[in-house]
Amino acid sequence: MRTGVFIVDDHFLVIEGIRSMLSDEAGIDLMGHAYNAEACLTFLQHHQPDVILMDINLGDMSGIDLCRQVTEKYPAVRIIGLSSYKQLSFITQMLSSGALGYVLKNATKQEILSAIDLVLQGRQYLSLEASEMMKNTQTDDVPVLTRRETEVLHLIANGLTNAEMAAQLFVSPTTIDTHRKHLLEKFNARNTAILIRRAIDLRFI
Amino acid sequence: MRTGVFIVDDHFLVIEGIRSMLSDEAGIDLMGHAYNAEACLTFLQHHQPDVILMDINLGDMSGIDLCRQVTEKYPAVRIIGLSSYKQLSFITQMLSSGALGYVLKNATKQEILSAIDLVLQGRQYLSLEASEMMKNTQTDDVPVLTRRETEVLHLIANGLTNAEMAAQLFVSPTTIDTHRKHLLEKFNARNTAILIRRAIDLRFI
DNA sequence: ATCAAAATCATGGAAAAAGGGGATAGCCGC
DNA sequence: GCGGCTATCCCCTTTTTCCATGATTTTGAT
Repeated sequence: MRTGVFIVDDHFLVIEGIRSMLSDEAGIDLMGHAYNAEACLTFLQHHQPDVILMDINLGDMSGIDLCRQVTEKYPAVRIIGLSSYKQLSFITQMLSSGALGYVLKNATKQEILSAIDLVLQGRQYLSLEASEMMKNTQTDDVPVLTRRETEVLHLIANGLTNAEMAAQLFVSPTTIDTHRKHLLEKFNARNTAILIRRAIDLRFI
Repeated sequence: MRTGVFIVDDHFLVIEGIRSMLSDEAGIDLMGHAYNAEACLTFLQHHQPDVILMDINLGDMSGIDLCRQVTEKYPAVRIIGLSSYKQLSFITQMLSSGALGYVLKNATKQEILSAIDLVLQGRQYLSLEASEMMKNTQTDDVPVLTRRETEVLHLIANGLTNAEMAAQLFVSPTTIDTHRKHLLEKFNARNTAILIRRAIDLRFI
């Protein structure tokens, strides 16, 4: 029984790289690939891969959202997150969205095969750097934002004032003020400058 | 005469992707690859590729620095920047460091072949998204800061208020205010949020 | 030595953000 | 059905930033 593998990545080169790496593997059946979340969901309506290698940065939807949707609809599918970033927030978000593995794009062929092997057994696989990250960083220094807070954060980063954001989101300026206060608290920032800096550091922006 | 191509990228998958894409091209001779800047420079001591496909985000050195060094020592080599990011600052810095081309990692095989073809003729190749960026953002040139302005910029990014900066630099708060005003002008920013963002984008921070 | 740029300081006012309180309604999980 | 989280809204005060306009001294390069 060969393992059905599906790839989701918006980078043609990465798809090509994985294909060439796995195409001559006896136990692997490359079922296909998708360049975006939508194509992935369409594929899953008629096919059932065992493992999905999924990029975190997709064009139309974040890999994190896609991951959540897929694991809800198709719990049997094992997902391995694929990313260039060893940012803790990405790793934790991907895992909490149902991914079983996380490998970086500088992974070797052997590492990817190991990851596929492990998640097939229902076990977790984290790349060395990823698990280092999990150990060395206490989870509470990457804030968890709500949908609205993320939205406001991006508007702040785009230079909008509270009044402008309020107009754009059709809410009261005092509401924006509250979201902003919460952002400062969550990022442990005393002003906008350091808020933006930390947010960029942690790849929220 | 086949075109000698060398690849520099710290992602194994991308190397593998390019190799598999170009390996069966008649006109292309894949001379090898490097995972970091140092290995690239070592290779160039004994070999002379026609084209280097170079990632911007390397482990040991930024692709921008590597690009500058290579074009200085080996002006005959044509460099094509390779990146996941279509950020203007990356594109302009890569081009001003001597790269002739810039393609994104979601490029198709045909696009990469075209890019190689064009830079071989000494002509520039920019991916569609990259040239869109260049068109749409003409005002966004890199500002020139004075010593003091750079200093103040970093203090702002560290979350200090004007009063605190004044105390630290032993000057009047109004002086800081002036520096800050100049920073906003030079970065074409209307507030601190976007100032910090642009400053990080342009690698001042 | 001269000219330009940089760094310094100021006044006064407008706008925005930060900090401290609260309050209400909806939703979800246990 | 209760507690917790989210999102919404309001008050008030203080701090900080932004804007306009002007000036003096220091420094650097030709």
